[in-house]
Amino acid sequence: MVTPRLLLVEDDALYRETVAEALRVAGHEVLEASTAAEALAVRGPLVGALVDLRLSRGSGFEVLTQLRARAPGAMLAALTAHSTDEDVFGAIAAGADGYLLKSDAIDELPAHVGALLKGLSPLSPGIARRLMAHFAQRPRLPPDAKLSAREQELLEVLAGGFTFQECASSMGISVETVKTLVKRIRDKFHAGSVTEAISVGFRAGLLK
Amino acid sequence: MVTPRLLLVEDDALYRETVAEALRVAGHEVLEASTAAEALAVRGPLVGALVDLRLSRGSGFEVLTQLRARAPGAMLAALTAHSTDEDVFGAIAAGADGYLLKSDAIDELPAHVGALLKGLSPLSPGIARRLMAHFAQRPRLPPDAKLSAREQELLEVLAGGFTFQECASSMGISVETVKTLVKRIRDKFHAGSVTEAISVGFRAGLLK
DNA sequence: CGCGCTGTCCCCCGAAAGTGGGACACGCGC
DNA sequence: GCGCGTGTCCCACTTTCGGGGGACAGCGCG
Repeated sequence: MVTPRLLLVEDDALYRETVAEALRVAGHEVLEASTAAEALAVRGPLVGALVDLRLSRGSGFEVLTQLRARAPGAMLAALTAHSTDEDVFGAIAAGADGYLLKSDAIDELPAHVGALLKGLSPLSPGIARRLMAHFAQRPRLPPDAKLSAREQELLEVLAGGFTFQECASSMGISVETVKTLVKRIRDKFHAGSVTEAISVGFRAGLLK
Repeated sequence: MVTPRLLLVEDDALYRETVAEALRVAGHEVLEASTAAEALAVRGPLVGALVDLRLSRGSGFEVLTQLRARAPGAMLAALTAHSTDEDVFGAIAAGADGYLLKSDAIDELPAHVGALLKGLSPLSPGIARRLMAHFAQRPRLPPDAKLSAREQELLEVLAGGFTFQECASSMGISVETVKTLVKRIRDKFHAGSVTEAISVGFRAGLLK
């Protein structure tokens, strides 16, 4: 049978050993790496990985990206002492499924890892709050800003940077119609230009 | 002393009673409401609230919004059977600090509520994943897209929908300079227009 | 059954944006 | 010390956008 292997990438030897021990006690087979190069030299199947983002040798983000590419099914989590926006969002962008802080008690780790391997997304306290804040801060949408289907469609095309003429062609209508629709969108958004309308669209979550 | 009161807003009487009982066993003082009106009629201090989003009478979103406004310090969580994007992001926008699913075991609820009242953001399994996905899907930024300070500044002004002339005035430079900067931004973003550059900016996280 | 919203198309005109050059000075790194 | 990126400014020209109108048909809702 295939043993479910878990990769632990952490440059601090003491902390790494502590974590590895805790995970082994919980029944996981743990591979250890202390540098990005070591982590990427690991062969064979992995079910998951815990990656320190700030390695003294190499980048944890790079490790995440590589692991995500070569093992799409593996569950990856960042395990780090920092929770700056750059770290958190960078890790997510690099493919992390979870984000754990070293400030968490070691004895909570196995539970988090268990959740991770079950396909969930364990987040340390505070990280969830961070993520939510990024959504909560943006609800500055005009209340009367309900676009019709056609308007929404045009807005999306416009966001691609196309001229009115190009939009008209791709939507199979005339430039004049595009102008009318744009005018209505701008009115609804209280925007003075397409550019501003696009901004409002993004901030309102209508574009992504 | 002030008793920490917790508000439970849920229209299903059976489920509400079950949850209320579990929370009372865990030591909380629970107030119950089955409609939005009842919820908003509650007077006195609240330390937190669990709100069903889809009430047969009234809107849970409205309840969240109102509670958030009148009790900024209270910790609010959605407690619902659904996890559509609209529900999740709507609840967050309405001020929810956590998002719990009814599909969770009842006996996990007290722990989640405990976390909520500690100022954390409890999320049911899957919800965290949902939030992260919305960040992970967007890292389609051109690698060579590092804007200089001046370019970044201009991009932000442009996102406000201002004309080149207006940007020039507010930045204290000439229109020609604005044009040059815009040209460079568009080059870096491989964008054919300001509109597209704004889109790239948002998608790359440079604008928000 | 009319009113409002939507989707479509049309015209004119001035202002703004985009194109494609060129120019010079500053600072930072190799 | 030379290059490269940056920040600043300039010109001429074409295309597109924005503002102001108007028009008409379909459709849902009260």
